[in-house]
Amino acid sequence: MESKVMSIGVVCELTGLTERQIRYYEERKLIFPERTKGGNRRYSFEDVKIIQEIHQKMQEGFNTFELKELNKTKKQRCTPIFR
Amino acid sequence: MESKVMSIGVVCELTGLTERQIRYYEERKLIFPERTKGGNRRYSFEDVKIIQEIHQKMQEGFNTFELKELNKTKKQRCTPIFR
DNA sequence: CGTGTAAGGAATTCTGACACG
DNA sequence: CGTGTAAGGAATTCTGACACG
Repeated sequence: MESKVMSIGVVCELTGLTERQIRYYEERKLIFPERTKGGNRRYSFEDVKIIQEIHQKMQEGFNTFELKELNKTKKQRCTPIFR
Repeated sequence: MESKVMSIGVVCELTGLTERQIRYYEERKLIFPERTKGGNRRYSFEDVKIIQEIHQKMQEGFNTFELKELNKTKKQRCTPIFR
């Protein structure tokens, strides 16, 4: 399920993180929730998974900038094959 | 996914129904959303599916009482084998 | 850098009731 | 019976800022 259906409160429950942490990951461009017409965030289960991975990596010592770099190289690993 | 994560607003979007209709199905004991500590309803994707089936049946002429009966017989069809 | 918090406001949801039919 | 609606309140979420370090 990739549909963005969860409010931030539900994501907090599922991940055990605070709203502050989850919004910060978004500020650092690590996650991209949708918005309702009123401006409320909506997350998917995929987002929840990513958030947990981010938190895991940060506990291992990575900072948000490094995690963004990791995402880039992850994407690159998939494309060079065709070059 | 059976986890109850969606607010009623999201369910409205997914089903095209109104909050009034969805709450009424609950009043008639056809769906059973969870509640947050604050009292807000939380629905699962399974609930959404059931809601759509209910609406479908009602457009075919069934009323909520009959739909409740249908659910009973549906459950009964699965158990008599062991009697 | 990553997170906590108090502040004020806005979006969302809740219940019980009246209405129509 | 099934649904619309206005009413008032409560829960939820939002942003921008200050703080610590």
